[in-house]
Amino acid sequence: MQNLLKHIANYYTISNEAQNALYNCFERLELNRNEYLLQQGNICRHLYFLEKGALRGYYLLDGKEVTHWFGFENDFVTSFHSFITRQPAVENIQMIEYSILYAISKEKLKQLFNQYHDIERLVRITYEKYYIRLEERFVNAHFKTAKELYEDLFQHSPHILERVPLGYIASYLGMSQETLSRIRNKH
Amino acid sequence: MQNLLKHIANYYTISNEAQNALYNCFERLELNRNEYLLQQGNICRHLYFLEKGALRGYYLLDGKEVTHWFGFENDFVTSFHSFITRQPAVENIQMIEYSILYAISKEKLKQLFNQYHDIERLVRITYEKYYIRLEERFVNAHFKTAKELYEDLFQHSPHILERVPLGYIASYLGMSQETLSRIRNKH
DNA sequence: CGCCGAGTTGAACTGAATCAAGAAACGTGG
DNA sequence: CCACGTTTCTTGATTCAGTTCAACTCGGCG
Repeated sequence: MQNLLKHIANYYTISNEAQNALYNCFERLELNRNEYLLQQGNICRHLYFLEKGALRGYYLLDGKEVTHWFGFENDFVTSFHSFITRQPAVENIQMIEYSILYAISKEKLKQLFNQYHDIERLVRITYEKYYIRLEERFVNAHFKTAKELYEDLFQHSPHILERVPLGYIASYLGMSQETLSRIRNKH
Repeated sequence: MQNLLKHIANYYTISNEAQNALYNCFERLELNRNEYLLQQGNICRHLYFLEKGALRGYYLLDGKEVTHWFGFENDFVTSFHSFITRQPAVENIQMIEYSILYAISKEKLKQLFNQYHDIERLVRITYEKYYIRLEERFVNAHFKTAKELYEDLFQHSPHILERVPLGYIASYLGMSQETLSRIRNKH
């Protein structure tokens, strides 16, 4: 939990009271490899902070699992669409490794927004960071070749390649597992 | 300008003082077809509200223009990455039609955030909407065929097809103009 | 009129998907 | 510590959606 406070202190300073309030509203939970944080059809009512471990978001397309994002240490994760709209999620969130998470419900978060302008600002700034990330990924996915995407990942996030099965990475990059395997074993 | 206030009232109600403050901080501007709101290399220091007209964001890739988003009536537009990070923009924002816009500088917006928790919340909620939009586009672009992408656009945003040159739409959908032309004229 | 930009059509090419087998690696129970 | 089944990864052959290049049509406008 100290990690959460330390992490956010990296980009925005909130008051001590706000920190305490945050501290008291998050609940710790642990999940093992392959367990689910969320299964499709359910409404995602929490925002999570991933302190340790790794997980993925995936959905089913023509019976196949399509992994479209990963979460690692110090990531905030949720099924964003479901969390915001309160609609049933179309995706599943599953642990890739044993993980330690901290959860806050949407209701509690709302209360915090009302009590602490600070915290709403923090979230606003966090959204900006995540939006930029997604935008970058979008542009890359659109206009780079399979090989370039792999090499970018290799450069910027080599840890992903070590911790995550190849098939998950392939669909994250938008290519088949066979293609990724070929690219990896010498161009 | 009434449009801006009316538009935001659709999804969040802010106080009268906050409305007035907004009203006083936005500046009207008009631009003709093909004029630029932003050219690459410059820092985008404003957030814009598009009251009337149409525009596009594009960047140059191997000497070719790649249109990656459009703005229409009631859209907030900016070069998001540049606006947030204060780095020079890699993209250009150009009018597709004569347009009426309202602009607010980043500094003024910050002041408003400090004065009115309301307005920061409004922006937080707006971010949520835009994030969901982008996420949807991302998933679609990744996993739909050219034909499906065209048909989705035809269903959900037929106005785009009427107001925007085919070449812009093609690169927005991530395909060549020839492919889009073929799809449109019945496979 | 003739030019110009926008859109269309055709033919050849290509990056990546799919289908199909195998080879490694992994984990669990005996 | 080995044997066995399962999961993960690799490799090969074939197919296909979409790109590229190039030529052509059409409508508007000076």
